[in-house]
Amino acid sequence: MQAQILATARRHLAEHGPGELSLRAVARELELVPSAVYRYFENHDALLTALIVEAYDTLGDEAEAALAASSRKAPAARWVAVAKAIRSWAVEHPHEYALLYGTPVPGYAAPDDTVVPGTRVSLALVQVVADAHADGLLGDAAGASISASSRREMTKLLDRLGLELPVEVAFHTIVAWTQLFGLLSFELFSQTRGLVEHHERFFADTAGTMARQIGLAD
Amino acid sequence: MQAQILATARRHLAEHGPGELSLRAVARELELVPSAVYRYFENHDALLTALIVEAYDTLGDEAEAALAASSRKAPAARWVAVAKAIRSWAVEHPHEYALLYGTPVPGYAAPDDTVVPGTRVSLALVQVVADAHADGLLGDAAGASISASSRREMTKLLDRLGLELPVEVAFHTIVAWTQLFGLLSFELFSQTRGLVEHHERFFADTAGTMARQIGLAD
DNA sequence: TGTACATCAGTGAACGCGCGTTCACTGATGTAC
DNA sequence: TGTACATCAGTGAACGCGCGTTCACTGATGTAC
Repeated sequence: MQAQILATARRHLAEHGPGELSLRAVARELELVPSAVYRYFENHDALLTALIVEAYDTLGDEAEAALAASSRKAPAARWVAVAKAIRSWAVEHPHEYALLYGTPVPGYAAPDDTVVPGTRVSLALVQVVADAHADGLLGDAAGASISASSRREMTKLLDRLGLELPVEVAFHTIVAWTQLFGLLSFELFSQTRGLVEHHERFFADTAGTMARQIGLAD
Repeated sequence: MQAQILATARRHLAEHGPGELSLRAVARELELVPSAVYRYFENHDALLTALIVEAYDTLGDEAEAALAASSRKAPAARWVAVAKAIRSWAVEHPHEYALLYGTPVPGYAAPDDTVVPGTRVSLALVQVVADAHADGLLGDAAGASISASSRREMTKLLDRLGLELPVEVAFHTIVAWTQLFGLLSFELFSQTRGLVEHHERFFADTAGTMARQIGLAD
């Protein structure tokens, strides 16, 4: 039943949007009385949190699957493959994407439970770089003027992840990561209307370009 | 009075968030009866549109001011200057930023009136590149593998803007543009928590790096 | 095998709330003769 | 200079709506003796 509520909520989210998700509407669709939902979810926020975690997880699954499936490809191609998997999921689940990466739902503060699932997708991208490094397939990253402050942050981050990558690589990886989601958000939120038509192609092109700048071999 | 409503709505937006903007709440704050607002705005959407246009315009003003103020600087520094102006505005007006670049407000379709003001900020960035080109301060853009499809789109876009820039430059400019707003959204929507602390520095570093990739001279 | 009891999924009614929008209206201000 | 009239900003009441959450409850199912 909890699963059924979640599924309905997910469908509801897909049709309307986050912040529009109504506990009552979900109950209605299941032919339940609104209060019945409270047996399964403490309140509205808990339902939202469950949806967020679920969305992060399915996105994480897709990214990790692409990572695994491309293990024999060249690093640059892997990066693009994972990026494409992320985009596919986003395009198929635009409202869930918005829930994760769009404007935070007003009045809702994401609890800590969402942090770990949220990092999976990023870690899949990082893994491409780490694998390339381990396989000796990581060339020089493109030039960058990185301030001492950012250098320190990159170093700390690499330490935390237990990776031994050049700071420049870490920097370009984050740049590529923000570019990837930036373009995706622009596409999904219609900021590129009139600019880009063939988003899939364009997205792949930019992902490939960013891979090159990280230093990933073709 | 119309200006007063707008100002109150803007403040309301700043305190709460888009999609939370209530016509009644605005009226209440002005000690007006809700229906009085209808003398000045046809309905809720019209108020929202006015706010969006206003936000685009103030952001556009900031970007253009930075563009003008940096006219004697090197192209790369100008790019960073305009980028910083965009970020400053966004950090100072996070909810207005969200209104423009976040999840579209459900049920609201931005009318055509918002398109032109919306392009001003992007055109300011493009102008940096165009000026550099005119002044012979545009070097080679970084390498990129651009599909025929994207090439065509870039060519069409350059035509439309009346610019004669290499396709690679146009491509990298869009990449830089998406990276810039991607990082900004990540910062404002707290996706970089734990990753980046000194956002201003990091932002400037990435903007500088992207400028270099476009081919803007230091 | 049969009865008493506990568990627990779901009910039904109500709470108080805020929302956008409509409509006929009041009453002050300004204009025309 | 004074009166009649038009304009128009803002009122007040009401419409129908959906929302999250609470609480005491019913009634079927399963368990223990």
